[in-house]
Amino acid sequence: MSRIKETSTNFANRQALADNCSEVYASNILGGQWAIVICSCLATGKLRFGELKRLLPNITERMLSLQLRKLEDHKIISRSVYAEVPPRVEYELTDIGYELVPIIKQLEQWGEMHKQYVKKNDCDNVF
Amino acid sequence: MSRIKETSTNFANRQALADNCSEVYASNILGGQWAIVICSCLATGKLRFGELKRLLPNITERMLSLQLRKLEDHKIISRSVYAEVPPRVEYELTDIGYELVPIIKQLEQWGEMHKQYVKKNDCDNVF
DNA sequence: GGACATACTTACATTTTTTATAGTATCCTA
DNA sequence: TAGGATACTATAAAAAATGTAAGTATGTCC
Repeated sequence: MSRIKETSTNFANRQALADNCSEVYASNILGGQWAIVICSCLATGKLRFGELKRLLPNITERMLSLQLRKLEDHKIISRSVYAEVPPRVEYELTDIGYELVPIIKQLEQWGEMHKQYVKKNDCDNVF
Repeated sequence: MSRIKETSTNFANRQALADNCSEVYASNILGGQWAIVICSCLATGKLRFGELKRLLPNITERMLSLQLRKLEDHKIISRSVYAEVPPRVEYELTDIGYELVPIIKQLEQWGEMHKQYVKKNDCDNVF
């Protein structure tokens, strides 16, 4: 995470691809270990930071924080802070974020199919 | 690429997530800079190594090779070698690979929408 | 014999992502 | 005064992904 180096070839390649392939643009946004699961969790409604953390047991607070910020920057989720003590912060999918839900569902179905497929065809690699 | 370290926390996290979230499982397979574009290119039919390379101008041979191998390992594409000189190798989506095409199309549409959305809402980050 | 074409592979370097560990601020309760 | 709850942030290190540059094999053409 942190910040991508704008002089790297990697940056240039992504930029170029994302510009003329919207599917790559999308996958740049949804890529990364946790973005998709977070959206999945939020598909059923708003959640607090701590609730998300509990749903994603292995995530570090740093990662959760980074991913949430990234998704927020991309306007996929919104963040509402309530001035209470202890603080309460709620995350929720935006309109465009909700548009993602059916796609994620399809990806999930494809994943299931694929698991069956490779099981039948004797493949052992997972990643 | 190369090989993921099976003792790392990262490995454990992916494994755990992929096991009970098929959408994450899918995104592990399709993640990476080039996997989705390659599938996009192959959506219209089989292509040779060199043809793919020309379609993806900035890709290095190493990356193309790695990604193709990965997709092949996951049974998303098939590889046919013809015993000619110079050699001819053709890549083609498998059945389950073709199932991906509509999903990629939707991702593309979502990407377009998202681009409009952030343009309207004055967001400047791209990644 | 030497250059050309194709489809790679290998060793190494750099960049990007993810994890580990510890700390911050605030108010409430015991 | 200490400890808990919440939502983070800072810094460093490990791991993974990507890029650079060069090399391999084989037969055909000149």
